[in-house]
Amino acid sequence: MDHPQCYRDTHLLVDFERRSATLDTQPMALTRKEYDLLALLVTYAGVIVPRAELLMRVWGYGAGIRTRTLDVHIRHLRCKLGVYADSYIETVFGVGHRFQPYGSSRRLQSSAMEPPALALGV
Amino acid sequence: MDHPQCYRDTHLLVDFERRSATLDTQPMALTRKEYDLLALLVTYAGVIVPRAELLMRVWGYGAGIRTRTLDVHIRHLRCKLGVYADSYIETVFGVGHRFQPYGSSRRLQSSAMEPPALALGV
DNA sequence: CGCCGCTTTTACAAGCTCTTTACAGGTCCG
DNA sequence: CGGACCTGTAAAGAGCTTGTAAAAGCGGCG
Repeated sequence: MDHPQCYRDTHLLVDFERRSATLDTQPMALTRKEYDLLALLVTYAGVIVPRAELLMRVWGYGAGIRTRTLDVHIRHLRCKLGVYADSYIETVFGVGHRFQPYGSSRRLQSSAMEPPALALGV
Repeated sequence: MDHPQCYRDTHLLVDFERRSATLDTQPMALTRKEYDLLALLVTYAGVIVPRAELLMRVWGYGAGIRTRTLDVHIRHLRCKLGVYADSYIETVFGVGHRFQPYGSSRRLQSSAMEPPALALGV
C-alpha cells in the first residue's frame, strides 16, 4: 500500500493497477515489456535508472549480460510517446535512462559536469 | 441481488433471467455455452477478462489446460454479433478478452493492437 | 438405429511480442 | 584525429498466441 496507484502529469497517465497508460486521453497500446519498462522509469521519475537496474528489474538479467533488447524497447516506447518522446525519456550516456515529468526537462547536453542529479544506487 | 437483471446498450440486450440476448430487436440464437460466454464478458463490460478466468467460469477448466474451445466459441459469438463483432468483442493478446459497450471503442489503427487497459485479478 | 445440433478437437494460417543481428552514428578520452 | 565504447535504428527470426475451417465426439430424440 505504499505505492501510489498511478502516475500522472500533463500528458501522461500510468495506471499501475491496470497496467495501462494513456497519452493525451488516447490509450497507449503497450506490450507487456513496454509497460514494465515505462512503469519502472516512471516510478523513478526524475531519477536516472542505471541500465543494469533496468535489465535486472524488467528482464531479470544479472550483471554482465550484453544485449540490445533494452535499447530496442526504449525506442518502441519513444515511438509510442510520439512528440513527447525526447522530453520524457532521456538517455544518460554510459549510465542509464531517466524519465522526466512533463515540463521539468532541463537541457541535458554533455557539458554538464555539475552534480548530475539523482541516480539509483549510486 | 447485487446483480442487475440485464445488460443493455444501443444494440445489445442480454437478459440474465431468461438467459437470452437480443441484437437490434432480433433475438440472437445462442447455444448454452455461447450464452454463458457472452454473459460473463458482458458482466465485466469494459474490463479485460483473462483467458484463464473464462476457461474457469464457463468450462470449469483449471489452470494449465490448453484448448482452443474458447477461441472457437469466441468466433461463433462474433459471427452472431454480425457487423458489431469487432467493436463488441476485443482480443487482448496474451491476456484475454474484453467486451466493449457500444460506442466506447476507440479504434486506433496502424501500428498496434488494443490497449491493455483494465484486467481482472491482475 | 440414424439424424441432428452442440461442443470439442485438430491442423494449419496468421498475427504479435520479444530478441538478436548488423551496421550506423555518438560520445569520451588520450 | 583516432580508437574504444556506447546508443540508435532497421530488419530478420524464433516462439508463442489467436483465427479459422473442417472433422470428430457426444447426447437427445424420433
